[in-house]
Amino acid sequence: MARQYNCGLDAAMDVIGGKWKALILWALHTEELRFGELRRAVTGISEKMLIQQLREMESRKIVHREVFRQVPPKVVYSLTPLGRSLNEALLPLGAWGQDNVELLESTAAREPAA
Amino acid sequence: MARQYNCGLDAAMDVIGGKWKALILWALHTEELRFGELRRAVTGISEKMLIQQLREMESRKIVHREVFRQVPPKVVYSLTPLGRSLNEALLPLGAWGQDNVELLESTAAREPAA
DNA sequence: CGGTATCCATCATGATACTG
DNA sequence: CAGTATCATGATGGATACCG
Repeated sequence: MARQYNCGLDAAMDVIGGKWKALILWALHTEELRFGELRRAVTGISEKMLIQQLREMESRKIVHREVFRQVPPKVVYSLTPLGRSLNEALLPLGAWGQDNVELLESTAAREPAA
Repeated sequence: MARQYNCGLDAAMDVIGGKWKALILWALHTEELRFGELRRAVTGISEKMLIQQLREMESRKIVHREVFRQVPPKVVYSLTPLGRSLNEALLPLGAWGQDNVELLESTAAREPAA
């Protein structure tokens, strides 16, 4: 089941790869959120993708899922300690992106929504 | 042509997203490499993907491409200052991956090559 | 050596509808 | 509210062959 990584960066990229995981991590980094709140926080994501990404992050021990058995149902997602450490490791990258956001937007390949 | 990013991390992930860019960046972070050297350095990549990724990184001003007009042809790739700053911003992430490589390998979803 | 071109398989993502 | 199920599609990655 396991796979081998070429280096730590390879492993880390596997964990936060894809369009959504970094955004979900960021949304959860200050506060825990319910499913619906998370959906609104991560603009543009579908329910299916949100669930899918959350399940993957849960299996990686990045995200903790807690169910409150009540009516209406309530499920709260939060970062695990590992998730928080990942978020901290991503801070310099986020800062780099912000520092260069203009250049990056001007050299981006595709335009998703006009 | 441009696109808007939700946050700096979003922008950064767009730059190093995909399976290969982080590995290429890492391969170039110590020394400039010729096309063939790079191909051997990034294990498993095809010529097509390598070229494709390099072109994208070139257009993002992450990688510099220098052609030596001679026989046999020689093309050398190196990091730009922006590329080096990106690499530094990725160091904590790489360290995080290394710190947790065992957990990450054991919770990885797929196994690419047995 | 350092590419290009073409075709193809797969996977990630998305739209929509339905459920406990 | 918090999901699941199904189907469709487009991007991503890979194999192979050819070119200057």
